[in-house]
Amino acid sequence: MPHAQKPTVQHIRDALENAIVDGKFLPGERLDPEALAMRFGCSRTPIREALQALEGSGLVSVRAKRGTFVTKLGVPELAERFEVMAELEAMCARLAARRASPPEIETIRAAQAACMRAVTTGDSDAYYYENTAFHHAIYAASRNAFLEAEALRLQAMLQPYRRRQLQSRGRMKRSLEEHQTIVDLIAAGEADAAAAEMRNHVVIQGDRFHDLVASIRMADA
Amino acid sequence: MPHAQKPTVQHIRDALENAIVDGKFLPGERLDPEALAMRFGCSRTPIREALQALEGSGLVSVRAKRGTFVTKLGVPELAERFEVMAELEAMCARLAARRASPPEIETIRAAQAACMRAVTTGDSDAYYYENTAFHHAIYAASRNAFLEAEALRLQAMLQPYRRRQLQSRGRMKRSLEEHQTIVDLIAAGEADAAAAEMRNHVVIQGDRFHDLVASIRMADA
DNA sequence: ATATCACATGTTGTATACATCAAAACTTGA
DNA sequence: TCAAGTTTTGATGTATACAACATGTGATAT
Repeated sequence: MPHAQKPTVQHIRDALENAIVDGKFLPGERLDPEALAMRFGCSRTPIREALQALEGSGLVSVRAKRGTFVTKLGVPELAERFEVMAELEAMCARLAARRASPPEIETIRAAQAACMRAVTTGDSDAYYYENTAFHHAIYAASRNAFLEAEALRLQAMLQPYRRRQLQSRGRMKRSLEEHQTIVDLIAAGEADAAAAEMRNHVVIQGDRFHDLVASIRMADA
Repeated sequence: MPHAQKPTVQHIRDALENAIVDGKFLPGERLDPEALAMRFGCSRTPIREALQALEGSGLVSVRAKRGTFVTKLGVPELAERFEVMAELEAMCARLAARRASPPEIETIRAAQAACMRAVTTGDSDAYYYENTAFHHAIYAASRNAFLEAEALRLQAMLQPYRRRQLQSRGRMKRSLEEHQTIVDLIAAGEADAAAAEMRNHVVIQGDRFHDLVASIRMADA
């Protein structure tokens, strides 16, 4: 990931986004433009532009004359974003139920099968990866490219906080069952039910909310 | 609007956004960085950064080595965005019905009253302005700042296409009635009904869709 | 001892010069 | 006359130098 042959702004942006989403930079951490310029073998200018693009998608916050930092969301900000995310994903599921082509449904089922394998082997990293693939497949099946892009953007924004959340075996198994219900409803064309199920799957409430708050308090220390 | 005392990037961004949304630059039109630098009394650098920020919010498209242009959306892209917009606004209405404080409801009612005055005087420009104020008031009443920001962003993106759409007296009156229904449902706390009504108010379908397509075809000429 | 002010420092924001590349214009050959 | 290759042109993308400003540090006065 350090530096490719021609590190264009787009490449830098993607590399930094992946690094942040994958947790290689932690929320609140400062991103030093000069160090990054060194790493990517270019000047500060493309780095600066990449960072500003990331600010636009909400992943970093540029504080004037003070530095750019990985966005660190507090509990209220996170709650707001999860609320919107639940609605966007519900919309994806609703549209997918109405519009998904057989190959798209097959892709979703394949992702679900991969999740299942990860659960049986107990590989939580693999589950994490396949889980996002599952959701992305549903975004795509909505056949609304703009909606898909918005969902991807918001998902990237929330990913750093979801990462360590709920590595408990119980949650993985529960999540898998919810996935199955969602797939079946989409395949059956039950748009409203699929949307409702997805909303419940994504929204953070009850114990999961308190788990999230606890993990944030821990990260702050 | 030309140039203020200290044209910081944020100011330039806002000025350009307003100019685009207000139709002073038409979709597809090229934005010349040097000319803008002259107008704002600065170098190309801040202009460039402002344009990139606008690209992030979808208002302009930067085509590498070819220039930056006001985003010109085709019919399919517009349909996708209106579909998402309808859902976001429906969500705003739902949350507003559940959470709006009395002063917030009063603000919405005031905006609606202003719309009504515009209809009686037949001032379609004023109606246009007050109509956006009405919608913005509902975004704010959702008490979800992130949702509000997303709705504002998408609304700015669609504004250039809504502008000349439906200046017919019939549509204005119909729109006003729908507004009234929405306000009443929000005030009554009827969350689901308010959401459904708002979705229908925003979504483009039937004759309105064909009107939109026609206006785009006309603008292309 | 403490609070305030001035200054030093390091960072980002802006200007400008240069490199790079896409499209158009021109030349040359058939 | 037309087509293909080449050159030219004009724009954007990048590098670097400089300016502006927020923060931290130290001195001084109370």
